[in-house]
Amino acid sequence: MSKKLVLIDGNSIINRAFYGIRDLTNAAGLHTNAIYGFLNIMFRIMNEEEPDSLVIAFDVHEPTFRHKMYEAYKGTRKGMPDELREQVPYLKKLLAAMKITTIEKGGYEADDLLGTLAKRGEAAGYDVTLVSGDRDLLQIATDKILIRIPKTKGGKTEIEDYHTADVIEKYGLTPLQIIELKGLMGDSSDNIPGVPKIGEKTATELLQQFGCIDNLKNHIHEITKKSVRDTLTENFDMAIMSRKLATIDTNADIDLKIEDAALGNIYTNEAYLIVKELGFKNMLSRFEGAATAVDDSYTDSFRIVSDADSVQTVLDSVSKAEMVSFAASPVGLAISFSKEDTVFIPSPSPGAAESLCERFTQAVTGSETDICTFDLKSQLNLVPQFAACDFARERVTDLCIGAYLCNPLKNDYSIEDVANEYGNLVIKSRKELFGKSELIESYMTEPEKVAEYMCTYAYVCMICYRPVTDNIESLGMTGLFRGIEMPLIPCLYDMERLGIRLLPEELRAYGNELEAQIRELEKDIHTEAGEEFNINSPIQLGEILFGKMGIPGGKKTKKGYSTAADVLEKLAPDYPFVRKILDYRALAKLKSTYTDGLMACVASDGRIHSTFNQTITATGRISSTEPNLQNIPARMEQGRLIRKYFVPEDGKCFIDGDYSQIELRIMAHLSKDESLIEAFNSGADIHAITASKVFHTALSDVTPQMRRNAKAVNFGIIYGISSFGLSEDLNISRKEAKEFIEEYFATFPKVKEYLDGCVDKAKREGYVVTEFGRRRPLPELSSSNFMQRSFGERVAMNAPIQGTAADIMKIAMIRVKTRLEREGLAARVILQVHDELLLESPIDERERAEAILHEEMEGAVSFSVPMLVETSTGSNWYEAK
DNA sequence: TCAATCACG
DNA sequence: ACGTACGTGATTGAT
Repeated sequence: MSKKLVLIDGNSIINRAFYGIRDLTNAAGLHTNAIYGFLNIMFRIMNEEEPDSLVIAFDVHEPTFRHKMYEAYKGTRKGMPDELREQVPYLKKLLAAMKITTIEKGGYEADDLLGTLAKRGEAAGYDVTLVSGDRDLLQIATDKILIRIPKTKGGKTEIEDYHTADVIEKYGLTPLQIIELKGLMGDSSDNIPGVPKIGEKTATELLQQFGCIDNLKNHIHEITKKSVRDTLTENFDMAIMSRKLATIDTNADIDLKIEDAALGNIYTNEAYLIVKELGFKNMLSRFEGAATAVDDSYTDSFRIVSDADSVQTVLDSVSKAEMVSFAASPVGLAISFSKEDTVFIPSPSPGAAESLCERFTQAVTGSETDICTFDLKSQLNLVPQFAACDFARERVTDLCIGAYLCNPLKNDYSIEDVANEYGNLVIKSRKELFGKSELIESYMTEPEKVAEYMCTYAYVCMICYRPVTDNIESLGMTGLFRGIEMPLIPCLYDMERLGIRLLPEELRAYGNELEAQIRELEKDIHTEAGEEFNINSPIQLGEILFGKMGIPGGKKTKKGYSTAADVLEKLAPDYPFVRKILDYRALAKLKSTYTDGLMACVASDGRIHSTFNQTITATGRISSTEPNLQNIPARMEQGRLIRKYFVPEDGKCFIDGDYSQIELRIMAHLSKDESLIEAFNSGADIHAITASKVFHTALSDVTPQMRRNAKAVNFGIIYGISSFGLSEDLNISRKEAKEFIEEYFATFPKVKEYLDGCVDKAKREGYVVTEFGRRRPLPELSSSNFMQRSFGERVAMNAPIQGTAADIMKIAMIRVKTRLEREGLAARVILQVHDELLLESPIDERERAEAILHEEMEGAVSFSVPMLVETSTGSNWYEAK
């Protein structure tokens, strides 16, 4: 069987992909849709063709013979949109990482390179497949050269295939006559002029009759139609030139040998990392496991030390070192002293690393040694003395959190990514070392791999310590990093460790009540619908509501009608059935997520230990997972009851502290708007004051409706106001919404100045910062896409406000923890919900703890408006709010 | 694995 | 003319 050569027209396919696929961006804000589409097509072709050799050709930005011939050539195609242009280097980088041959050469277009290689391949006995979006390539088709033209429509790609016979069938012309066709017709997309007034149909007929343009000239008198004859006679030179422009040069001067383009293993580790960075999750599986061995010479400096004397020597040198990095786990401790010296000390027995880590801690705390590690929180159980906020602040660097601060937009901050980005290192992934098994299991079977794994962590910390800290410094975030993020780690660690007590039996009883109500509603709904269907399926529900029952006004989603609450809420007054759906949904949500979901999370100590993540949000907030304790129902009474089952330990109570209107207060401070500052200093209800000022009404005459409107405007301002958003929220016309906004800005003129200033600054500098220097990059702002750019503008307005609130709350958490400990109270912060802290405190310390919570939260910053905090206490979370 | 939905600030 | 509020996470059904 002959070998297969596949050739891909890189520029043409990436263009097709760009325009055929909806916009995508990765975590770093890079547009990725064209790369994604290209890879999809490439993988499909590779699956179908199983090529022995593969070459991808690109155009170079340099004039070709066509430009020299004809000045206007491709004049219109020079402008690739920025969103596409920026993707090309990443695609090339990825192809290089996959060791796929690419070719580009000054003076030639991709077409010429492809044509030349195709002919050479054919001559060498290959079956050739040429993939392009450009029909010009059809001229190359033969029985051995297959031209494949992918067409992407709405995410689906169909490929048209052409051998010689297929070209004849579809166009009525031979492949070579396709060039003649272009000569007569021109090609508007390539800016090639043709003969005026000759369309595809006429041109095809002429060529079928006369074969080629030259022969046409000899037989021009045989053309019956006068208009055609005249235009041809007049523009004959044009046809000849256009034909020349459209002719692919199959004798390009290329060195590449087809054998050298033989396809190897494309699923390399490097490629894996790039695909991961691009954010193509569904493509990652192709690369996993198949990844080839990386250059692991970095492991040469790793050594294992286990005899008592040598361990002591290592620990002694820790206290003498200026800086060390470490990685601690139940199986042992890795310490790196320099990039040439990284040691692993196994635990005396697996799972018993405490004593070893204790000795390490002693060596560190009794010295001046600086420490770098990766994800300190996950190791604090082994080095508990590092959990003093001051120690974390002054001596420790958490590389993971450092990388997050440098760019908070990434999806994750794995050691592999950080090593790659800051150390220019490709390291073996955990999966590559020991698949999915647990560290401690692998230690039994493959201790040397676990040692390498642990050493790698310490080593990467050593390598990346300076690059990351230097970057933080140059971005002006050292104060934020040392003063806020590092000391916050022990706060989060404590919250996770302490957890919160839940009464599972009582919650179960509530769940059963909900269950009964759900069953009843379900029965009613099915009866009224006249059939049984899955109410939880938006597709089925939409079909019932807007199809079968003929309820009007279904706005479309991708799959059909939207059944979202805001849509149904508008219908509910007219259709009791819709109300039942909404009730059903509310109950089902409570049952699945909060009743059943939370019960499943209760640990053996009767408490829920959520994970608080410090490296997730773009704004600097923390997030909570497994379970999420930051979205426990509060707004509706039915859901709020869930909070009754969150209780303190016996003899203790809850104390809740809540920042009042923190974001609006921050905006008042940042904007320096006198009216808004004065409004807050007057101490009255801010939404009511806003209403009174905006609607020119005495405060006592503000109606609930006016207050509601003002409240919505206040929210809108913080989110980066738009009249559309406000009109949706308030169910009013855009015009009215616009008037509200204008009136608001007239009342608080400096707020408008401030928000505009945020956008301006962001456009100039590409990022925004909080009051404490936290940066958020805004790649969207340079987008040519209106929607993306608008989004960037709203983010530019919101991020400094939301981010500053996050900073303040973090400061408060550190202050509250420090003060409680210093004053010897047993009360502890157990939850944070963005603007709220929940303390669990012995009942007999309640007043002192409450005072401390109040003072430390309010005193976290001194802004030009007070950061008012409201505290309350209770014997469960419901009461303490 | 993704889209739709809905819980929170 | 475009088609939206800012920031999260869990569950569900459909693919």
